Amino acid sequence: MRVAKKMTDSCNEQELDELRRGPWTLDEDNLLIHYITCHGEGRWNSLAKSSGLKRTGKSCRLRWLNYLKPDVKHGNLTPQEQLLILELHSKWGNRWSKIAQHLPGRTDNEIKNYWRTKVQKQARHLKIDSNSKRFVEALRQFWLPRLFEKVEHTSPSSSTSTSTMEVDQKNLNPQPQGKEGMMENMNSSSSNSESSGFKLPYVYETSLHSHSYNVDNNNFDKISLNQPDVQELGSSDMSILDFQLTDAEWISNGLADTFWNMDQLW
DNA sequence: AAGCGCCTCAACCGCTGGTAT
DNA sequence: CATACCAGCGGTTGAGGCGCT
Repeated sequence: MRVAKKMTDSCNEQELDELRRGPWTLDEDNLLIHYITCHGEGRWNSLAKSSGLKRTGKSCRLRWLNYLKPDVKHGNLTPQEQLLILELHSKWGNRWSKIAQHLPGRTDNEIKNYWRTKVQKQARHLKIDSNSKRFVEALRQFWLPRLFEKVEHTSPSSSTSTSTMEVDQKNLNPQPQGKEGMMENMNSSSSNSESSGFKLPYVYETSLHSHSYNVDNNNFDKISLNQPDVQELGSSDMSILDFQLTDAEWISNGLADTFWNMDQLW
């Protein structure tokens, strides 16, 4: 185990030499869990000292929040979660903690890793910048349709029945107004996800319910035609939904068949 | 079996903003 | 107001796992 030599925390040299780094042991985990169970989380620096762990407060906090905390989910992201990440990233960029707030049990670190290892990997395959309009268009054309398809197949509440969708859509009314309204809806969707199945972000949900969605024909453009819903977002931020089809030709030009292997993504 | 390269993800680092003194 | 301290954030790293040769 390496020993920390450089720290920004306020520790003297002797403390620095005693601090542990690297992977946590089972004993350390148990100690941290036991301490937090007794005393609660927070005040990480004093926690680190009082608990007897030879770790920095930062390290304790990270270990707890990203791994040990009981409500942290482990395992692969579901298609629903991936869909939400793509949408939220298109709105907020690399605001990982903000995105994580809308995925219960998922950490900013996990989402960040997902983006870097899965999404940016696809961007590299396509030889385009993952922050570019082109890549967002590629997502819209090829990735999201397949995610929608996965969501339809995996969601327990999903149904191809039009009547079911109409009922669900009625339940969404009155529609939230503006960006804040949308985010409230997304918050409630996220909080409901564990008990009653995942709900799509407001804009996707209404879009899907408004049009018969045809994955095979890459008919995802119908969603962007649902302008009133999109405008209700009231956001000046760039969104996946903002793009029109005019940029799609380059993707159709053989690239998708070659590179867009969705099976690698989950 | 060994060596190599790639990928994943837990953990670290530097920085920033908020708060207390 | 200035300073110190702390929590949290986003970027980066590197150990370990895995597949391929």
